[in-house]
Amino acid sequence: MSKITSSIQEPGAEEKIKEAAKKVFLAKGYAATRTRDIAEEAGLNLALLNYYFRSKENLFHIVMMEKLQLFFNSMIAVFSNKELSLDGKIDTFVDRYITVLVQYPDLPIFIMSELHQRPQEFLKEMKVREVIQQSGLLQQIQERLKLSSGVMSTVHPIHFIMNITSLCVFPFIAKPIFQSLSGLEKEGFIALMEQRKVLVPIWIKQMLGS
Amino acid sequence: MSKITSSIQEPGAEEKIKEAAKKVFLAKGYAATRTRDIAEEAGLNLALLNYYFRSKENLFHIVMMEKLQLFFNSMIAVFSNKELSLDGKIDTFVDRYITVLVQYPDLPIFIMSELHQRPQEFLKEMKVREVIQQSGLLQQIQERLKLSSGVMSTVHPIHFIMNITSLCVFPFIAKPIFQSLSGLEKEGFIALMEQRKVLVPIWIKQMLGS
DNA sequence: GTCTATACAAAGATAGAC
DNA sequence: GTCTATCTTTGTATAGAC
Repeated sequence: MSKITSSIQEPGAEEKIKEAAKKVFLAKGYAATRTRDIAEEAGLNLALLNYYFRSKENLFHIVMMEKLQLFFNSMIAVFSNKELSLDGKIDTFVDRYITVLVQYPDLPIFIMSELHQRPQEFLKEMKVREVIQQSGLLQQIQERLKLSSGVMSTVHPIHFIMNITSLCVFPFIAKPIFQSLSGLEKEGFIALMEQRKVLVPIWIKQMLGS
Repeated sequence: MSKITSSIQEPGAEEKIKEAAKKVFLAKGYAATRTRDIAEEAGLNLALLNYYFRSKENLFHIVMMEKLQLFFNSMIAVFSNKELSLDGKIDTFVDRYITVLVQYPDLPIFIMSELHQRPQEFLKEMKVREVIQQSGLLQQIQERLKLSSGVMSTVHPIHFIMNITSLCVFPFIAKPIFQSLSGLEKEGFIALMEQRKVLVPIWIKQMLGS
């Protein structure tokens, strides 16, 4: 607390680097980003990157994980909400998920490449498994499936987690293909995704056999 | 034709490099692969890589596109087969697609990162749009949708292309998450994917409102 | 803590001899 | 076409001034 020299608190070097890193990494991707670019963007010297963060990879990791944690927490809150019925969870999850993806369409690519390069660290840090287990979601799905007649009653509930996430995320991952395929511009694509906010829950409930 | 020195034709340097590149890239991924590794694997000098291919990136591009072209051609053949009904296309496509993915689980990651880094070149080379347009698939979907009562009758057919591909591919893209989440080993995951060969067509047909 | 300057190693790209 | 030697870029590290 010995640095207050004006009423407007300017961020310190560490924070400046993180902000610059976020900007440059998201704009150019990991490989095309040079540590010298980040230093320049932050208006600071290259040596500072090494002083605060040990390496480019570590800086990337820290910065991205912060963004991802926010994202995952919000999704997990839906699944863990004991007030919500299964249908309520499906509706809320799909709506929130697609809303975030429309806003940050490149997020899935980043998540997937992180996940692919460092699966074990990623999973440990995100606590994916523990949180889903405790949420009761899998039990809710299983109960619903038991009510349904036919083949679905014996199917592993994980299939439905796959289905919800697949139908929400994959269109963004393969966006260039689908855009080219449909001949739609950016706005048209977003309109399709908005439609999916209502379509995906309908389809998922059908799949569950209700 | 001046180089035939034995009855068994040994591949030339260019082909040796391509083979070595395929092997090393697929084993270690793009970033972790050093051009020196490829040269060594090919039993040739580093300078040759640059003589035949201009850069590491270009070599990667050429080698992967060859693999992908084979893959896409096989998928497109299903959609363009005039003998097949819509249901037949769905069944065949899903079965073939998942079979290939079980065999090459890292393929989607490669495709997606290529697509993300060079969308326009990728699409031009793959001719995705032209082939789908000519296949008559979109028309078949639209006809089916017209028969269905309710909301779906007015929905864009592209949603169903998204749905089929999403339900097949995304589980492989996010495999580490789903494996951790379910506590399944490699064999268990493959078993789930085998189940999806029959489940996904059922779900897709439900979605189409039949 | 922050900065300048500099050094070093790894890896991709290239020049030039044969 | 193929090789050896070399150059260049870039991530990383450190010494030393303020």
